[in-house]
Amino acid sequence: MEKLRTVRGVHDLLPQELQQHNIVIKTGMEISEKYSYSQIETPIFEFAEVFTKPLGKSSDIVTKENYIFKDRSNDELMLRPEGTSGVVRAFLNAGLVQNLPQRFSYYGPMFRYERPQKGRLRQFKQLGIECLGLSSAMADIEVISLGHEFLDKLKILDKIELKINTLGDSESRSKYRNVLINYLTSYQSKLSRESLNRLMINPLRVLDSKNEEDQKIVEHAPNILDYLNSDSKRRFENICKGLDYLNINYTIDKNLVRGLDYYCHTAFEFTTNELGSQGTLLAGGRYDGLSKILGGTDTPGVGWAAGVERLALMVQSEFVNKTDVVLMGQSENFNYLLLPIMKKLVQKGLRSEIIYTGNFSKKLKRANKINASYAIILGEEEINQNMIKFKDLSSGKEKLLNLDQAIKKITK
RNA sequence: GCGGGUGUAGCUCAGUUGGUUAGAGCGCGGGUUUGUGGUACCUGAGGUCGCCGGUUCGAAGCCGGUCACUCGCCCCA
Repeated sequence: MEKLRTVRGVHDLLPQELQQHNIVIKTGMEISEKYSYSQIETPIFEFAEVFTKPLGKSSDIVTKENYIFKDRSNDELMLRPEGTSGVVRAFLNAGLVQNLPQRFSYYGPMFRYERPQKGRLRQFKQLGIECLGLSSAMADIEVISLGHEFLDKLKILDKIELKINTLGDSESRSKYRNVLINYLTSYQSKLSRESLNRLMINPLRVLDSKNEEDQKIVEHAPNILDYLNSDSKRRFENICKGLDYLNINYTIDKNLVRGLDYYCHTAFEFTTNELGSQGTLLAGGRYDGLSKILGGTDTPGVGWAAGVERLALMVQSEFVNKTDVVLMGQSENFNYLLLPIMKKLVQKGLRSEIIYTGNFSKKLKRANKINASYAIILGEEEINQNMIKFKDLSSGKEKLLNLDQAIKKITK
């Protein structure tokens, strides 16, 4: 180690920033709990297969953004790049397929070896929910509604747009895929290099290319909505209907796609244009194929994940770091007498700090700096009268009181 | 992984066409004040100018490399 620093794309969270994160997390976990989603926690690393199998060997996350390593038993492990696979794995392990549906919420660090940017780190936190065992469109609506409510509670909904789309079932999707490949192939000479590459590996992804030329071509591309079979089509209509019932605004974005094979039907994203190219705040969809890929019983699922750092950047909140009471003695000898007083204040739920050092002037300066509301002062005068001096630091007024009277004043 | 921008004190930033001991404001320490803070005044500490190399008599400033952050691409939360 040449210098004392964190590794690239991995940051310390000092109290002020952490508090922002915790507001996001607390809000998300509380609202999830109200929607009957129970918190689950899975390991931050797993056998690499848990992630590589579902994500597919060709996905960027697996090929170039992974943290795969071998441990001392020569097991191939991977720091988790996303939450869903681990949650579904845990669900299958615990045999919860016997008791459906299951609703889970989680939050924690994820790891991707990406080029860092604002709102895009190599270690970052996601908060997510998963609803397992319901294939009904109602589950999709519920999940979107929960996400919407979460963003509403954070008071950032006015800066956010909800886009939804459907990928249909596998029948519809493969039909569409063929049509799309034919269409795109006829424009082969005009497509960007990336899109040509995608055309081979994952043609649906060409649809959300940001290249201007590509977009012109994509604009007139066949629309997946025209290739849905009647079940898939009705399903999507039901979801839109549900969102209308909830008065949730959305736009249908026919080019919103998911690259991975286990995704089907609903895909949605809550995005903002306030964070540059890191605008996706909360995104999810239906993943009916996932549990089977992991080797478990075929179980439908739908869920989303939100980026905690990105949401924290959006949330306006004041850093609250206010001490209720400071305690100070006339000299250091009085510090011992302050200990039991502090203990009592803390038991009453008050945030307290004893200022141990410095002369009186210094102690008050410290009290001022940490933005304390009240001071309890103890010296010879006070001891002689078996009282404490109680000072209101905002008004500067002080009074001789006994401790219970002072506590009453602070807590009122 | 690709392309652009930035990097000077804890923070925000000055620093002329390369020229002695690199500055300001805020913040921090000490004092005016041995039981009274916020204000004011006085005073002090703190920099291998991101790092390494090159050009030059001489580099914070020029050149190359590297690291980090940042913007776009890619990907995604």
